Amino acid sequence: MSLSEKNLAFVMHCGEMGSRWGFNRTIGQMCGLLTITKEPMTANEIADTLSISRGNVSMGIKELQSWRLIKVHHIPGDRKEYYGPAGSIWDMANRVFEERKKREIDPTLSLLRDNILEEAHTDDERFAQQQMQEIHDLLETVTKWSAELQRLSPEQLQSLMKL
Amino acid sequence: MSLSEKNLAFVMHCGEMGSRWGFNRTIGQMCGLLTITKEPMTANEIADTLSISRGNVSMGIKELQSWRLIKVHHIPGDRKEYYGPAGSIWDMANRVFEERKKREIDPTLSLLRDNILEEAHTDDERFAQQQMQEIHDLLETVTKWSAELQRLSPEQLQSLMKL
DNA sequence: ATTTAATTTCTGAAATTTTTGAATACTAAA
DNA sequence: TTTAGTATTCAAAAATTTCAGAAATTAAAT
Repeated sequence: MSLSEKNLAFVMHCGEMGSRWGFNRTIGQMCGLLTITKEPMTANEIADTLSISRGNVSMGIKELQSWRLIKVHHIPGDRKEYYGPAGSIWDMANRVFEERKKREIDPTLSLLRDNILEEAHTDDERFAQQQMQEIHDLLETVTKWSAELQRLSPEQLQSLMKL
Repeated sequence: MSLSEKNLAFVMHCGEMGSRWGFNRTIGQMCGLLTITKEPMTANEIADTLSISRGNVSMGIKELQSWRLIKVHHIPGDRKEYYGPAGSIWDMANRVFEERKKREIDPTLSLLRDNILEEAHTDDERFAQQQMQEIHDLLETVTKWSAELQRLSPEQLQSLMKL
């Protein structure tokens, strides 16, 4: 229910980084908190620990679920829901990565594809189209690479690294 | 000075994606615009083309320079500054990647390092520390990998991919 | 030195995002 | 059914971010 100084520091850091990682402060804090807490927590415990409103926690949970970063646990005879991380650190990092790709890359890739299909009429359009083609190719390569790396375990990754 | 419909669509898209890519709408638009425009542009041209204030452009330029995404050109006998992309698409993608790593990963890595060095006193702290260790190791691996990949050219990347 | 052209900084207004807390909905047990 | 415990929604408030335009600054030209 209350965090040690060090753990609090970590959770607050997650909050500060939250927006950079693709969510907001509260959600960053929640994610950090659930990750370093051994036992799953109830929404009220989360709200108390972080001193935020119950409603905010509810929205944060929904968001973290849409990222597939947390999962619900139930305790027999207790109708509260308990939330904990959805998998290993590696799993969670992959989820964040995947979700961000979906938001940050896929829409651009699709716009670029459409644009490249059309015929360029002016000189300006021809130059622009070349650039877009390059961006497109780069994003495709990166996309394929990351999909490939995600398939591997961290250990395999470590060893492959030695090449 | 004025964009074709298709090029405008691309630039506006860059604006919409801007905040997801780490900057804001205006800066996203500016970056997209300069990338698909053959000739370097003056700040006033940028402002006119995007219908934004001159002051805003000035701030955007500063920001894009801090990301090392644009560079200044000069034309003899003309005291205006002309702005264009700082390198190839690959270069620019690397810069964005690097800069984001600096903002999104490095601070966390440093916090984790500090935390891991200290002795854990309670059970909660011990569990938290284990998790932090895992996050730390993962981030380090990812960091090393991306540094490695940046060293390669896109072509080398393509061929290495076939493994 | 003064004028002129250009860039940068700054301030408050506008827009956007986040957060709260009260109202509402849901659900399992009595 | 009803009730009590719990979760969710949503409108309004608070906080934050973005932006235009004015003022300040810098630098070149005369």
